[in-house]
Amino acid sequence: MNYRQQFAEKIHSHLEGMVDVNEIISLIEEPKYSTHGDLAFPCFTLARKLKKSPQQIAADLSEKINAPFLEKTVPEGPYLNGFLNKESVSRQVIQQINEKQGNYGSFSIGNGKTITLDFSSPNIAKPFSMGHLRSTVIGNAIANISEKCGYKVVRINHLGDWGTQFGKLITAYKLWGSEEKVRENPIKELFHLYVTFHEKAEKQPDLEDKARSWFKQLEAGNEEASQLWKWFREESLKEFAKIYGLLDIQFDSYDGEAFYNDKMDAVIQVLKAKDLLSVSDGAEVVDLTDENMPPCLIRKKDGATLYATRDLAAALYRRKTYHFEKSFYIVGQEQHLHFQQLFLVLQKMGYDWAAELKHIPFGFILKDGKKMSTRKGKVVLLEDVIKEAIDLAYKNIEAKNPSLVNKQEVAKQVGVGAIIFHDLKHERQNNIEFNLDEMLKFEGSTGLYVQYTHARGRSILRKASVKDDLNIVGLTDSHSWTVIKTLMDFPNVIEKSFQHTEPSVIARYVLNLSQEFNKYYSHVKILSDDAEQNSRLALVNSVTIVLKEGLRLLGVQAPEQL
RNA sequence: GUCCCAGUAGCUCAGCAGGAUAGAGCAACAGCCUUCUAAGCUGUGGGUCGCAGGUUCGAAUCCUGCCUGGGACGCCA
Repeated sequence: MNYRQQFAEKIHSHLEGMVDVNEIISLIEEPKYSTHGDLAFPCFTLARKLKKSPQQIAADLSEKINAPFLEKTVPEGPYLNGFLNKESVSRQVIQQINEKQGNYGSFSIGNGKTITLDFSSPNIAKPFSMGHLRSTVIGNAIANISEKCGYKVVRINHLGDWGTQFGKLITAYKLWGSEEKVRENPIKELFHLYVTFHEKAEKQPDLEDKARSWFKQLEAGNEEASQLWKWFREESLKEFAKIYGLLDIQFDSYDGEAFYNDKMDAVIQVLKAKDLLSVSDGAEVVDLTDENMPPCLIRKKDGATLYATRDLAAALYRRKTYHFEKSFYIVGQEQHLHFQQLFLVLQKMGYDWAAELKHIPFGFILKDGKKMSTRKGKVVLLEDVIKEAIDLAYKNIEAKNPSLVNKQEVAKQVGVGAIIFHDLKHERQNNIEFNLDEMLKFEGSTGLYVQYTHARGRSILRKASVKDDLNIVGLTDSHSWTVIKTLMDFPNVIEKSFQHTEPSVIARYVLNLSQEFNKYYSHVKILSDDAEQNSRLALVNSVTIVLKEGLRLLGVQAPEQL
C-alpha cells in the first residue's frame, strides 16, 4: 500500500536506470495543494543528468506512466503530479484498517529487541511538581511508541532516593522537625523542611557541612540516618503512587539511586584499573579535556559519591540485566552536559554499547519566563492541577451533557487527558510557560477535541448497528478523500515519531485527523440508506480506530461517550 | 567567556533529511443546530519567517556571523 514507492518505481522504470530508485523516493513529496494531486515528483535534479528541461522531463514521464493505482499523471511545469485512483485506494485503506484494528500502524523494526527508558524519576521528599510531569508523560509516550515499533521496553523509574538532599533533610528534621507533623502530612512537611534548610543555609553556611556529614553517615549505614531515610522514602512513594494512578502509568522497575549504593565500588575499581581517575582539588574525576569537556566528578573530596557515579553503575547494571539494544534517558535539557560526560566516560571505559545510550531532553515549564525552582519552595503541585482539571471537566459535562452515565469516570479521562495532551502537543524541546487556563481549555487544539471527535464517531456507529460482512466500495468525494489520505499516513507518522523520539508528531496528527473528520462529518450525511453507507460507516470506524490508537500511544484515553 | 535549546500572524504553536501560492488553534468580526453529539462547522481580516551574508535552478528550512530570550558550565540531581 506504499504508493509513494510504487510511484517512484514507475518513474524509475522510465529513466533507463539513470537515477537510483531510493533517490527518486526521497524526492517525491505530497503537494501542498490538493489540486496538484496526491504525489508530486519535482524534475529539477534530473535536468542536468538527462540534459532536458525539467518541464520537458515532467511532460515525457507523464505520457509514459500509467498504473492501476494511478488515475492520471499531469505535468505541471517542472513537476510531475500523480493522482491516485480514489476508488481502489480508499477501498484498500478502509479495508486494511478495519482488519488490523489497533494493530494498524504497528511495525516490527524493533524486532523484539529491548529498550530501557529512564523517566519520571521524581525526588523523594519533594513534591511531584509540574516539572516531573514532562519527563513522566513524554517517557511514557515514547515507551508506548517504541512498543508499537516492535521493541520490548523496560520502564524504569530511577527514583531520586539518594544524595546530599537526604543529608539536608535529616539535618533539617533533627533541628526543626517533629514526628507528628511529618506523620500528618508527609510530603508537605518534608518539603517545608527542605525549603527551610535552604533559607537558613544562606545565612548559616555551616548547615551545609552538617548536611554533608549526615549524608556521609547515611552512606556508612548509620542506624538513625537509615531509619529516617527509609521512613521518608516510604511516605513519598505512597504519594507518588496516587499520581501514577491518576495518570494511569506503570513502571517495570523502581530501582532508584539508592539501589546502586553497593554497585558503585565496582565502577570505581574499573575506572581505577583503566587508569581513568585523577585527583583534582581533592576530588576524584575523569578528565575529559581531550573531548573538550569539563571533567566528570566521580567522588567528592569527603569521599561521598555523586550522581555521575550512580548513573555509571546504573548503565552497567541495566546492560547486564536487560541486555538493552538502546537505552533512553528522558531527562530535562539542563542535564545535557551531564549525559554527554556520562556517555563519554562509558566509551573511555571501553563499552561500545555506550553509543546506543541516548539523552532525550525536553524544555522547562516556566513561570513568568523563568525556570521554577524547587529549592525556594515556589512550586506548583501536579496533583492539585490534575484535580482542578478533573473538576472543570466535570462541570463542563454537567453543562453540556448532564444525562451522561459515568460522569465521574469520563471527567477523569478528560481532565487528565487535557493535561497530558497539552504537554505532548508541543515539541519536547520547547519551553512551556505554565498557564493553567491554557492547560484546561476544552476547545480548539486540545485533547478533548480529539476525544470529542472519537466519541462522535462512536456514537454514529452505535446507532448504525454495523453489519459484520461489510461490503465496501471506494469513496471518492473530496471530504472522504482528505480523511482517507490522512488515515493512510498513520504508519509514517508512527515511524517518524519514533525516529525523532517526538510524541508531538502523533499529537498533531490526531488533531489533524480530527479536524478533517469533523469537516467530513458536517458535510457528509453518514447515516443515509444508500449503496455507500456501509463504506461510510467503515470509514468512520477507521477514524475512531486510529484516533483511539493515537491517543493510547500518548497515554490519553478515548471515552465512548462525552 | 565556552557550550546547548529557541526566535514564523496580536497570543500559543506547526511547517526545517531545501521545492509550487508560508499553515493551524486562540483572540476579533460575520454566519450555521426541525437531520448522525454546536466541546462542532463555514467565512473575513491579520506575516520584513530575529538580522546580515553565503551555498543552490530554488532557502522559513542547509552553512557562517551577529542580536534577543532561556538554560548548562566541579564537589546538587
